[in-house]
Amino acid sequence: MSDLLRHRPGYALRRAANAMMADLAGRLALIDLRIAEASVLLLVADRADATASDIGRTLDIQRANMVPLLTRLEAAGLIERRPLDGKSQAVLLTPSGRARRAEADAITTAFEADLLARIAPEHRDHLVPALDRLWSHP
Amino acid sequence: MSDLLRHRPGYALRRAANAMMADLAGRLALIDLRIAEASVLLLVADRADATASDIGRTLDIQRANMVPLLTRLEAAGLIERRPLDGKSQAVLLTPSGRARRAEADAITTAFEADLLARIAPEHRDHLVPALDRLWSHP
DNA sequence: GCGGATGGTTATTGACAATAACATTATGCG
DNA sequence: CGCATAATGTTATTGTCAATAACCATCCGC
Repeated sequence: MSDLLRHRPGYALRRAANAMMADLAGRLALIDLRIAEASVLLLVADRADATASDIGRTLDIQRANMVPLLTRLEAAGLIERRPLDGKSQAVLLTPSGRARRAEADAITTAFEADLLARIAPEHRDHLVPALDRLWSHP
Repeated sequence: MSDLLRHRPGYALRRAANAMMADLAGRLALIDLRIAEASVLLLVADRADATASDIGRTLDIQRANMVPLLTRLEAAGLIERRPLDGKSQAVLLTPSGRARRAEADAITTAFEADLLARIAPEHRDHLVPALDRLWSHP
């Protein structure tokens, strides 16, 4: 019955992303992080001078949606906002944020290993390159 | 800056699904359908005796969430609910629903062609099989 | 016949994303 | 330098999809 949709790449992509996100969300909930929050933590570690807008641009999160996200991370004591000038502000990890980031990194790394393990070896290496083309420059 | 996340299959999957759904939603909006609604229409055509619960199980949509979905389709005159017994109800396409389904089919088919066209030929055939394993039997 | 499973329904909640509008500040061009 | 323009952060609201809990009526198997 579901064969009609199963072979459709759009549908398969939607279902796969959905299942994946539910799994990952469950794992990240153990350290009280949502997926979007974890992605910010993972990204921020790199650059100490990244502004909220920078991060949003990289993660494709609208400026407006960054606000509650960063507010929540700040309230949890994981990040700190430091004004760069009168307009922009840098997002910095607190020590507690660095620790949480390490946990998130471990969780996501294990998660992605599990994810790849489910894919047949002959398909495995093609997944990321294929997906990349679907969002890199729409 | 984004290289940290770009090679992560989970992140790539999320971003790709997101971009894909935004594109598809835009195309389906032209015929006043949302993605979930279109998937129901496409599925229902096959079986005239499919109940709401059946459809939900196949599409992995909770019973509770099927209600407003079907209500909206019914209000738009695209489907009809016919009681099978005192408990279950079959979901049937109206003539108008069949026409809309054909439009949705054309749109999604063209969409998926465009989607696959963006993927390098050597990766193309691996996408659906890889995705399939991520949701078929979690 | 009866108890447990199933179908439909209501209501509520959560996560992520999009849009519009606004005030403030930075920037670059003339 | 001054000023139009762009960029930043923010508030508020909306939409889509999904999950949960609770409820009642009905079907089904023993």
